[in-house]
Amino acid sequence: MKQVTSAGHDAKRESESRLTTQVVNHIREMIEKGVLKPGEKIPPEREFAQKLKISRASLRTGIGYMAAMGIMKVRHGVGTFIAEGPPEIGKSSLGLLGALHGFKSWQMFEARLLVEGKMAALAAERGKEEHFTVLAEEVAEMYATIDAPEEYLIHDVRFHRTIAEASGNPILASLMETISSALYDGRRKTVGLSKSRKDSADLHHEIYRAIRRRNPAEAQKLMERHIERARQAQEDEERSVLRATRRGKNSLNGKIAV
Amino acid sequence: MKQVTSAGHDAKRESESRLTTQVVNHIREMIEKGVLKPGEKIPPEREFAQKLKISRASLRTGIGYMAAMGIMKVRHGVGTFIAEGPPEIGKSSLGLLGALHGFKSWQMFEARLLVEGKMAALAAERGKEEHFTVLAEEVAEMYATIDAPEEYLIHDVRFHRTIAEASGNPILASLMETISSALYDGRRKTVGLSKSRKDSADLHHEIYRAIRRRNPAEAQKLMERHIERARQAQEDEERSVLRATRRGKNSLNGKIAV
DNA sequence: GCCTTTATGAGGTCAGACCACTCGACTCGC
DNA sequence: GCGAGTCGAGTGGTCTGACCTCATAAAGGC
Repeated sequence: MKQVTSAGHDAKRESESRLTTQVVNHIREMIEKGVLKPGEKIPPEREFAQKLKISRASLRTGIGYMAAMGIMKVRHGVGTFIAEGPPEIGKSSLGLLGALHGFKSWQMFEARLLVEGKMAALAAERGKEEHFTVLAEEVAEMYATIDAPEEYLIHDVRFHRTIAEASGNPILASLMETISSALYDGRRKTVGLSKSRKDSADLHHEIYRAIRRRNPAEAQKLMERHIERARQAQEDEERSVLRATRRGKNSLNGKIAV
Repeated sequence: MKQVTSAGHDAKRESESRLTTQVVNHIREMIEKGVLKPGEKIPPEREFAQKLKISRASLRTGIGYMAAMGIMKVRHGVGTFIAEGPPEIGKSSLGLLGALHGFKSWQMFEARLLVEGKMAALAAERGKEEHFTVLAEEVAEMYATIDAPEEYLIHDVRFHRTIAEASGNPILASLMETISSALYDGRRKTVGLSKSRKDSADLHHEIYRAIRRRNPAEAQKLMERHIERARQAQEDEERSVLRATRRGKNSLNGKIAV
């Protein structure tokens, strides 16, 4: 009988202490039962803790856990909410994980190339009219804001997100979110030259047309080319930043490290 | 002027309260500076909190945060450690996210097909002798344990992990970990028939040979076929479980959900 | 009417006590 | 001598209840 050890098979015995798990499961159930929907607010901590018969501290542990996973958003002085918008998987974690395991920039681009390329192809296959409409609009906006880096960036992101949505696979979409947010970790807007934005807009335009014509192979190829260029742009920038830093200028206060 | 809203661009104003961030950054720095390496133990909470000049509660919030992201492992009565082994990105989160956004099983398989297919190709290109050796051993073990589902599973997983390592892209590897762990969320060993294991072992063998011959296209094709079969197997199983449940048997105490 | 002040309610932090788990050292009986 | 049971130190887990900060809406002053 080899002493069953109960506790089941083998792996994962870790898991967070029971109470944390309890909180997570409770909220998970509320979500699955439709009691809580994305964007909604959960009860105030003091109240909720009392209802669950646990201390506020434990409740907070559980909430913190889910916040870390991107399931919930906590806003000081306002309340705690179920996340809405495009799902993000590890997001903030990829950066840390990267520091731990030494992820290289080219590896991130390789992953992004794979995922976004495939999504472009899927979007060409499954995209609906409404998606095409949005894509067209964003392309137009990109051309219109070629001299306004910040705004251009917004439409750029929106373009990619729309493709993600059109691909019909939210999992790939969230993988993309994770990778790209880790890639240019907030800052580092890569403002760049207006000429490069012109090229970029042209390429987005072509991608749009390939998707519009429902040509998956072409869409994928163009998307891959686009990302490949983004990679080179970033590499160039890193090199020049490195040079600047070496020269002792370092106007960025060492914020370069991700 | 449409009301600038100050607060900078748009996204992320959330972010965890300053102290949590402080803890995370502090540990991140320790990792980046090499003070902490995977598998190592961090100081006891009481002591560490004092060193950081914050309360133990706040420290715990930060640790919980990193534990949720899979960066750290906490073991009650033992200590807190930096995670080691294959990096896992969202892992536990994918399940929750799925419940929130209604991820479908086929979507997970689509993602896995993409990632693992590519990794097989990369492994064929970049794999080293040592990886091939391990792969061969695992295939042999699989044939040897065809009648021992649990053990078979171990070697199956190890085979895929080795390919992931051979692909030379740890990011893709962690994406794979995330997806597949969400896919058959722990239990649901899909014990299945021994015949299906024989087929599976054969397919793994072929994949191995394609990689060994450094034939990326072939490796990718075979891997995709393998995953496609796994998908069908799981669908079949789900159908039968569903039937069983409907019949009122439900010997699993409702553990099917998730 | 508009700006400032105040009140309220939410999350954030703190301190200190006590509980639960792990593991190694110690003791005891054989 | 050696295994089994016991005990204790170390470490994470939880609780309590007070106080701080932030965001927002209501009340007041100009």
